[in-house]
Amino acid sequence: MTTDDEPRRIQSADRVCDILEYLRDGDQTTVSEVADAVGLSPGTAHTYLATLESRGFVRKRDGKYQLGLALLPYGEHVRLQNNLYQAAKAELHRLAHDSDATAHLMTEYEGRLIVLHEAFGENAIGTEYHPRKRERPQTHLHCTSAGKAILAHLPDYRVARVIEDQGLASYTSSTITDEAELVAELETVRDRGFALNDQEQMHGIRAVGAPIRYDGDRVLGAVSLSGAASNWSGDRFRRDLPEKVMRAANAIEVNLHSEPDEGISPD
Amino acid sequence: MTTDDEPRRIQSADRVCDILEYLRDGDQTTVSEVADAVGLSPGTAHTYLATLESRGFVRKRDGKYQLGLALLPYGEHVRLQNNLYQAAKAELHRLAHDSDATAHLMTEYEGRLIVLHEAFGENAIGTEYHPRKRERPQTHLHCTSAGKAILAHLPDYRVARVIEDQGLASYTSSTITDEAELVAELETVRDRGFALNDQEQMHGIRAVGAPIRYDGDRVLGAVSLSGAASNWSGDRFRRDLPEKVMRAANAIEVNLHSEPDEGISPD
DNA sequence: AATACGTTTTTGCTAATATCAAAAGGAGAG
DNA sequence: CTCTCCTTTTGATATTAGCAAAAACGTATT
Repeated sequence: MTTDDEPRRIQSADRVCDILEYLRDGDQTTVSEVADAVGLSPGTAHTYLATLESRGFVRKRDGKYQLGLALLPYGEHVRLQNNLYQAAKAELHRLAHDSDATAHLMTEYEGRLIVLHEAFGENAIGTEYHPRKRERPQTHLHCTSAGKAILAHLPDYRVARVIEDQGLASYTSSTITDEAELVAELETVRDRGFALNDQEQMHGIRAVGAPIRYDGDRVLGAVSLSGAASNWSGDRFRRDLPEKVMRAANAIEVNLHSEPDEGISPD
Repeated sequence: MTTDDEPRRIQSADRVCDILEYLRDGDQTTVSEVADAVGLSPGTAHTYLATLESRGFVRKRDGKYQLGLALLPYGEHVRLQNNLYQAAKAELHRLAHDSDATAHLMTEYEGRLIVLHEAFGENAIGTEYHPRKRERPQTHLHCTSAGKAILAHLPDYRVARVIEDQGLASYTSSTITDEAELVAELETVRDRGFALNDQEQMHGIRAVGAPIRYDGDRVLGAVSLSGAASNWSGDRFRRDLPEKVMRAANAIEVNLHSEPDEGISPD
């Protein structure tokens, strides 16, 4: 035992996190898969899973383990206590209806996108892109309009770190996978005030995103509007919708300032 | 140490759950509050919180601890993998629009209601009842239309257990707090196929709920529609909306059967 | 059917670690 | 500036998480 500098941790708490994380990313796993994913003996992994199951954090459905329903209220609680969500909720709804598309409120966390809220325009449902395929809820920033809008307003060193940590994975043939190209794109986004995503994350889907800033300084997140590429002709995609999205983002910024509540958001 | 019959547990995993649960129910707590809520020394509690914070499960905002953003994706994952959600999503949206009210998809878990999804009609926003007051996301069954719809189709012994475990807390002056009265009400609900909630959970809010059943047997959850009491006149509240809600519930039941996926939902 | 294999689950034992007390460090009040 | 209260760190120890191996299941395989 050399010098023990790092603050102390509860190893088992980390293990719990590891297990939940693993279940979140994969899904429908077995005891032994979990065991060697987190580096435990099957016996011990079993004890963890049994404990978590009895707490509802994990669910066992015919031999396989998956995340349990009890987690839902936690996510909901986080959402409700989030200022950005509170400030944006109504505006997002309005935006979705006004443009008859799908609107998302997103924020960045550890280099990934987290969806804070989702609103659908009247005829937008079905168009939306959770095609039953259960994608992981966290996406890369570089391939979405909201992500690019956020990146464009993050300080350079943070952008660099995101790229280093997360890489520039290719989702479709249009995804920007080159760092220089991305940096140039971010410049454009910053200048014109909104970001476009032309089937860069998913074929057939276009999106428009605008940043939500605080004090004209920190980016707290972004709003985006997405829909089927076929419905979004040139002008609508490049002019009308961006305008609507930016107006919504602006309205949210105003709301943020008028929130008497506590201080502002994360990180 | 006597005979150790119960299956083994990871005590620290339980502690993690205890802490998260405590943070979910209260909110904005301090180290020492957490410490004696879960029965640990402040020092140890601190180590737990520090670990969980570094994992994003918990967040420290000027000395106070609260649940962290990292939890959101877990809830989202659970929602996306839920069959009932998948089967109901589009229908809920349609219902909300069609009636221009707020629609909820709920399921029962451990005697409480869990919100699986929420959809707003075009003008329904603002009417909705998350009045920034951060209520805990889990509510009693007996005081909501969805809850009553579910209870009405649960076997008697389960209803009895829910009442015993959760009690019949009084939310407003109209809340049913008498067991016999509730049982009678459930009978009515079962007969006519839907449940009403006339300001029983919150003053000024009315709601209509219908159960979602599988095989005409198990209840998987319920759909409900809610809105301002002042907008919902007698006929609309007691006839038109119930009809819409029941139609939606039915459509969802049909979807559930046509899901090729895996088996069906939880306990 | 009977056997063999790959799991999961249980169990005994031990090393690792979660835990407490108490000290040290901060922050806010008087 | 000092006192007090809370958080954070630290040292020492009892508890428990962890492994290995055995037992119990389930499922192929012959």
